[in-house]
Amino acid sequence: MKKNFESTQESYAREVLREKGLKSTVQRLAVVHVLHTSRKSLSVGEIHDEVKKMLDTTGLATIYRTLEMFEDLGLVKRLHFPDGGHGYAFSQGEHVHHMVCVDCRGVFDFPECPVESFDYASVEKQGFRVKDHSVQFFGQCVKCAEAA
Amino acid sequence: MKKNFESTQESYAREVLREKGLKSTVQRLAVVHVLHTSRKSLSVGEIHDEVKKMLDTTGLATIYRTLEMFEDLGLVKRLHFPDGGHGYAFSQGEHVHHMVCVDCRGVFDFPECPVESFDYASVEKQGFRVKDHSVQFFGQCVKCAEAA
DNA sequence: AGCTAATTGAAAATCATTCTCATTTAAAAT
DNA sequence: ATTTTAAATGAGAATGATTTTCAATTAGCT
Repeated sequence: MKKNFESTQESYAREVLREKGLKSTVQRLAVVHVLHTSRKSLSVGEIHDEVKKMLDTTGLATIYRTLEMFEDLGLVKRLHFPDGGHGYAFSQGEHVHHMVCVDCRGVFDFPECPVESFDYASVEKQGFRVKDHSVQFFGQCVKCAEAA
Repeated sequence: MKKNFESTQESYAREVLREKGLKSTVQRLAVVHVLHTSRKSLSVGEIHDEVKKMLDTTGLATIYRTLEMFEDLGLVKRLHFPDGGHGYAFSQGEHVHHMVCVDCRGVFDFPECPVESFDYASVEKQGFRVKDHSVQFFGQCVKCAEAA
């Protein structure tokens, strides 16, 4: 993993880790690399397989530990699919919503937060205080639409 | 489970099942009853425990089978929590969004679809065709806000 | 009431995730 | 550059969640 060039995503992850006093291990940077370059949602097993191509002794537990940590740090987003499965995608910054292609599981950033400007007045009148939300879009990317 | 009165939710479920040629078993109606009366999101184990209070020999596999089927039928919604866990809530009709209290896991219907009127033009220009979405709100219900 | 396909319960099998602990490593200090 | 030290890792065991299997039961027809 000694590299002369790092992607901005890897540098960003390194920075986030450093700020929290966490170590930038080769395994962690490999997870960032795999998730970012794949540009689609990957299962834990798929991430493990890809990381092992670069670091063949990487244990599955490390992948789990890394993903959990990355999710807390906002580096990664866990996505849930209509079929009940789930996967992980790289996500720079906390509040980004994603579009997922139901065919290839490709992940695309949604350009804005569609709930941002929503008026919660009628909701809060009922006594519920909204503090956060999770939004995901499903559909087809160009490639899969053409292939179909 | 022979009852003289059925809730509207149970009658509704019975109807949905009949339309699909599926049987309205006591176990299935018990799941509807438990989910509807609890008014909060329950884990598979919690549902199993509650159903067993009415039908003590009910197997866990039946709960799993019922929930999967109910989700396909739109009778039940699987909710995902920020902590990674998930639970099920009764949901009459397909397109309802929910608010979940992060303290008591109480579930409340969101009064409208906040994404309904969203203009997807800029998104579709990028080539992604949005076909569905999943929206969940998190926050605190009145009771938990007062207790805090 | 009897028939039949659908459903169930119980246990085993499988799959996913977390834990343990001895060893390794990143990064700070020298 | 070397040493130090807490954090992180790998391997496998343990746990937990979900699915499968199959013989027995039951809902919904005639």
